[in-house]
Amino acid sequence: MAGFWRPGADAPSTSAPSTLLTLDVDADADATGTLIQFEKNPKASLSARRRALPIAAHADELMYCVEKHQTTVIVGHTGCGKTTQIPQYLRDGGWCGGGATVAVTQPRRVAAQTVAQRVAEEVGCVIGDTVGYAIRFEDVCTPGKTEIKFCTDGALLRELAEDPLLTKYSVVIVDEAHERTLATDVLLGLLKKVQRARRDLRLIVSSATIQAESFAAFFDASGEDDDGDGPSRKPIIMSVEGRAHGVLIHYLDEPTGDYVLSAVETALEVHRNEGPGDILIFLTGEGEIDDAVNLLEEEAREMKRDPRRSHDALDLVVCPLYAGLNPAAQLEAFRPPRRGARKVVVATNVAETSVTIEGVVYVIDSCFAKQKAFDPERGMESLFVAPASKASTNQRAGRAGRVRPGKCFRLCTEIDYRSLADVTAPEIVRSDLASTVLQIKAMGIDNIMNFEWVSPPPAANMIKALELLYALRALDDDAKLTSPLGVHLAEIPLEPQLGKMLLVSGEMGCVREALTVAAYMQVQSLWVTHRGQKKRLDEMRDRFAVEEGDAVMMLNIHDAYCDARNQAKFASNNMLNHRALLRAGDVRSQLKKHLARLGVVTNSSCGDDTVPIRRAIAAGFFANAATLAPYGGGPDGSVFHSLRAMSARARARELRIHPSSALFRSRPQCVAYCSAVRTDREYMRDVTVVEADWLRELAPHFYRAVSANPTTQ
DNA sequence: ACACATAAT
Repeated sequence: MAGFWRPGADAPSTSAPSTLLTLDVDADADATGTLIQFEKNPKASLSARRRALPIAAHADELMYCVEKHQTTVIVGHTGCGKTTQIPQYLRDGGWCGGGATVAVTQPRRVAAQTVAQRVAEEVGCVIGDTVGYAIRFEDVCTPGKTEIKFCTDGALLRELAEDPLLTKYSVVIVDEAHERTLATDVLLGLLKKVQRARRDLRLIVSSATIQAESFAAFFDASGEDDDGDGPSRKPIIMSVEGRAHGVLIHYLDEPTGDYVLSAVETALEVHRNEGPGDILIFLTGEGEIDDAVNLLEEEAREMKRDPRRSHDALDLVVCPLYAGLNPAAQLEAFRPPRRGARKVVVATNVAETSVTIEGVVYVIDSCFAKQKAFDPERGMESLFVAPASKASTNQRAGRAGRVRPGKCFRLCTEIDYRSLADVTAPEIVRSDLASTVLQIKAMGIDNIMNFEWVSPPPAANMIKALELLYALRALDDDAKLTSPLGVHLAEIPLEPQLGKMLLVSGEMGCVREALTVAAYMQVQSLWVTHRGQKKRLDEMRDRFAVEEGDAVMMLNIHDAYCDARNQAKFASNNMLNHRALLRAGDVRSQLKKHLARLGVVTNSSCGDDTVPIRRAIAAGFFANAATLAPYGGGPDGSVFHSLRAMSARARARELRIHPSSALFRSRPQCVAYCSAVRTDREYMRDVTVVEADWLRELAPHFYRAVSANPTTQ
């Protein structure tokens, strides 16, 4: 490939200057689901190892900051030990006296669990005693006894609904705030509000360098009335360095037209010319990963056959890695390669934050990622491939430096690299806000337009959310939460359309079916993905598929699964993900408890009649309805028109049934769908056959309003 | 032939 940077002896001296990027490295404290931990000095005592962490040298300074300031923004580089140590310093410093608790929030469940376990060991207690954790389905804490509580940001949000002043807590640590997940952003906004009412509540926000100033500015309340007592209301920023190996960054001389191919070529160059160490490639999705893996495996086979190959040359072992991959194949990517082999892991963004692969010395970065966007006009979320941010590519590069100094090859020119955004736009500005708005309203915050966001979402997104909640009858004419419907919808831990489906199923006599549908919609990757077995998967799906659509197919799967004598075997025989099925069962029983608490009789069933459950789905998802285009589905027979958009716009939106749907080859007249994605085209997923009359009957306000005055919807 | 970044209540 012309102009391509070549590593090793061929490296042209005129190539773009390489930058030495200092990144943090330490196996100790990266709490994000590390599977294999290694100790630098396994013989050192626990306390000696704790003292050796970079954060230990800053313990006194930190305690001073927390004492004197309401908010401390801590820039703690990966591996400095902040997540495990700060809560313990606070406890030692007396912040847990008198039944007070220190809360530490994490964006991910595994992180909350594993760090809690680690800290419990360091404190020397059983998990759930002095140190505990709380995530959606597990509350491993002892009220009155637990002094350090790790939880997901979402779990703390739920707690805020019941205890708006967080009276149990003396300090809240928001860890990994720079990731700016939806839950983190909502939590930060609410915490600012809590701090007004509770001057004694201390906040520690952990952030990457680049966002520290904006967090500090957000929490700055020094301009507000100050009685002079208590801590300063001006946040303070403190920084703790990590343990770092250098990562040498290389860029392309010329842009590449095909980053998948470039990634493969670079991996092969590294393999031939560079010293030992595994390779991690970042691409955007399953399709690209499959292509790259196929190309690399082909090359690996050819290298083995090459008669000129030296006897001590390393074999190449290639592993795909993405969240939807079957668990056995995922494990393969984490296992150290066999002796005499070098491992190449071809991954999505999972390997950027959620998991850590030990032994990686070379990172090859496409500098692209799939991103979510929300289109308020269509009320639809979409996914598209977009350039990654500098923050994201730096995080990726850092994955090369965990073991020893590493190298990162960015598949763009340095000039193009400079044009990347500094950080990825926070999720809150790119999302459907219906659930978020409902939750905030349920906390008694009526005037949502005045909510203080770290980054305010676009007004159009907010309006769309309010419209949907109004159409669902969760909000009244004054945009106030309705009772009981709106209040109940906020209590159910589901998106409001699914919540509505559940509540309505009580009246329609199909709660058992609705619970199953709702639970199955919560698990991603119901089917096991095997490379090269797509066709077989389609066949398996067709075994359960029915003409009524995906929801009824889920009911069939659930029934067959429950009847199976050996459920694990049933799952593997049918290419179903057993873990997903188990989780669906778990979610189902939780949802059942929620409904029972709200006074819904939970054992009604519509049996073999699918009309009631399909009507319940229509009652929740009436806004997502589409009809087959005139003349049998348009030119290629597959086109549907969105019902809502058809009246609002002169030209109807084209929608198609997603290839993963049971209805992919069917041509029903009218359908409701639970989600849609835009890739090259717009696809409906989780599709159910409904009747247009049901929509008019179940959501007369919505469809009458649309046809009477198109511009108002 | 067409296809699902990542999390969470």
